[in-house]
Amino acid sequence: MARRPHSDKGGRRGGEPDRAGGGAPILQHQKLATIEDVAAIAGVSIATVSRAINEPTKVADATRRRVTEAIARTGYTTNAMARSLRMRRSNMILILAPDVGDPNFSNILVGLETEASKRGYGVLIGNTQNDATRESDYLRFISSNQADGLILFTGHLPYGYSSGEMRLPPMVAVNEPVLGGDIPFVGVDNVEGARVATEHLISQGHRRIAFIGHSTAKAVNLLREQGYKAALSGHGIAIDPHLILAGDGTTESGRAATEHMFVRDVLPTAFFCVNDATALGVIISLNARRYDLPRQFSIMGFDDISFASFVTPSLTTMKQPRLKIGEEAMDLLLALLEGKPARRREVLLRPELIVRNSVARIGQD
Amino acid sequence: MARRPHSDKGGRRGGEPDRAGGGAPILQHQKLATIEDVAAIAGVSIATVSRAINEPTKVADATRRRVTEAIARTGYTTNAMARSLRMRRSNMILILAPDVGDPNFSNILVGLETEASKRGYGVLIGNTQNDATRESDYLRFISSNQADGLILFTGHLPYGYSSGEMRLPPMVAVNEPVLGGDIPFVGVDNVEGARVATEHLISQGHRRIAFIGHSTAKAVNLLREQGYKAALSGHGIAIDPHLILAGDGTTESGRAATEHMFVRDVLPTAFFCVNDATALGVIISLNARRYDLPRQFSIMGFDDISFASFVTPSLTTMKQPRLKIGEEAMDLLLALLEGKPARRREVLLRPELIVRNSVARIGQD
DNA sequence: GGAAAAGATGTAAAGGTTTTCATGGGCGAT
DNA sequence: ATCGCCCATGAAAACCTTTACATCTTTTCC
Repeated sequence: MARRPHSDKGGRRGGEPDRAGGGAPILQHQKLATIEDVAAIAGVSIATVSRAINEPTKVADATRRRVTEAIARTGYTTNAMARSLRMRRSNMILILAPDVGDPNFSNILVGLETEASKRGYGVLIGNTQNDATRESDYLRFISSNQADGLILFTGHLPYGYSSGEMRLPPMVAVNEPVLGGDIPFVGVDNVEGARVATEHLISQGHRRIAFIGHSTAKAVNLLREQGYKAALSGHGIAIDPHLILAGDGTTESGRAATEHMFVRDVLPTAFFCVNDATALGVIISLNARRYDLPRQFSIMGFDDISFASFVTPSLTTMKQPRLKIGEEAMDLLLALLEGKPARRREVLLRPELIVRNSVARIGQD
Repeated sequence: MARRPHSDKGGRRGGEPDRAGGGAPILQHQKLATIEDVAAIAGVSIATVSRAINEPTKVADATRRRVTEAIARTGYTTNAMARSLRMRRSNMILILAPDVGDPNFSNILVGLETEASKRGYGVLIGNTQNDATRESDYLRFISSNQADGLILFTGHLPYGYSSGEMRLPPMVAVNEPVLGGDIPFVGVDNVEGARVATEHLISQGHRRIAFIGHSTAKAVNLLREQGYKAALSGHGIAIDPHLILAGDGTTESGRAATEHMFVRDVLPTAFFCVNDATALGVIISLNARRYDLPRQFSIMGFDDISFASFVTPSLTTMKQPRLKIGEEAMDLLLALLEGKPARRREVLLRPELIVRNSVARIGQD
């Protein structure tokens, strides 16, 4: 036994190149055990070892035991590179996000990572900062087989893929749907959420409800505005264009919109903001003007990001099931990778109304 | 030309295994161009193509042009798997974090990712949730060559590496130093930061300053307490053990410690909290007791996490240069990987004092 | 002009898997 | 006893690079 079939011609071993001057990366190797070492110890061929690992039923019990023991003795772990090369798949998922610091990002990421890890996949993250160069740069991970699939936080196809033209890799959009193209999307039901949010304000007696965050560029804003309007219409409340203010979803935009309202002197009794960041801007602006919140104005957010409960007044908002979104998205992507036809183009999860202190019943004045 | 050396015996092509029943993953391949295709078109050997890509100076100008053109025509990208297999390095860094949702995490991550990407590395993230199984699970990325180095947010060696025993892969600790073992650490200068913070309180006239967050288990807590004591001693203020309260750095621990103080009825004029989360707990507790902050009590945090400016009163705190920490840490790790001896065991960056509204000069009563 | 050095390219050997196809033994059915 | 089948295993190809070494051509130097 211990036949070790090691093509020993040449016999140059343990003499790493090590060119002196070049400053070339030198990684000290501890000569990991390979499948050959295991095979030699177990007294079988490498094919059998491979089978013992990957399709245990296909090898006889006695042999399998010998292999298992040999693996334990050598501390062998499969070389993922060799495996990926041969299998033409890396079991890696690339996550492309415009801003890793975004409060919505991290919790979705937890969901994504958890599900991926559970299914034996790793996640690679790419922070694009909405920079076209960086986006297309990251595509090398896909084209070089380093990642099998893509999760998109960006709301658009990565620069370099012009929808129709090339064959797209398997991908799923999250957080923000991809306009045009039919990329599967997992996220919150924005229309329904906005409707529920607006109805909550209506249920508290509000009729003059502003929408802060009108934008034709962002799908999320569009959908939430749609839900807002649906709720108003559903209750026979006319839609007042003066109460719909533009905003790109930043805190600053919320502040600016509020100031603008005071300049024009058309005031609502409640603000429904396209997201919590915007709501924060509104609150800052109103606090600065020394209004007593929520007695004089009610504010409603959307997202339930971490600071929502720390602002004064603490923010009533719609909570996104972020963990769930991440898990569902990864599940969908993995299903796609495994050749199962996408069950659904779109998975919409219901947000949850979180009642805190920024909304009050009207007429408490 | 166009010799295409394609071992054409067997001639089975385009007939992927595709075993019907197995539900085996089926990835539709678009048969990416390989270095051979490029070589054939350019009319050179694959070795020359490889050289043209990796060591352009080593190939004649004319040839290089032909190769470049052939690459453009085929859309060739080098297969990262094959490359990694051959080079025994993946140009990937594994980031191990106990909690991806941690407010300190995301901004450091941005720094890490930016620097890595700039140097041609990718980052892989592993969320361990302090679970030993998950930790050791992630080590397969290292042992299978899927990642070349490790960034540790966990404050301890991953379960499975018992310091002395095995050879450790190149790694750098961040956010929290690794006790024992001499893992290079990049982070904020906790002692100095705590000293500056405490001195700020002293400069505002405070003498009875509590420290919330005593713990012997966490390095960060230990160091910050040390800085706190140094500042007091430096100003000839006696250290009162009654004013040092235990806490693990959670909001709840801050709340509990404060309540405890009122029960024992030993009160400070200012609270220096081990971190912002703790400070938030203190603020919540004091607000609930209807104290007027910061007139009656001053509160100082540490970290400057995102909500710090949104609490009422907005939190005076020490800001961690998170982006910088990430960049420095990655830079250090990459240097390690490239064989340069670690310049320093420890890179300590100075936190910055951010003055907001939670600290007031004493005696305004 | 000739030898030696330098430069450009090609050949072939790893690198560590998975998987097809072939081989051989055991065994049930005829 | 013979045939055929299944099961367990092995040999070898394929996955796609990088790179040491060999070969051939060109330049340089005396």
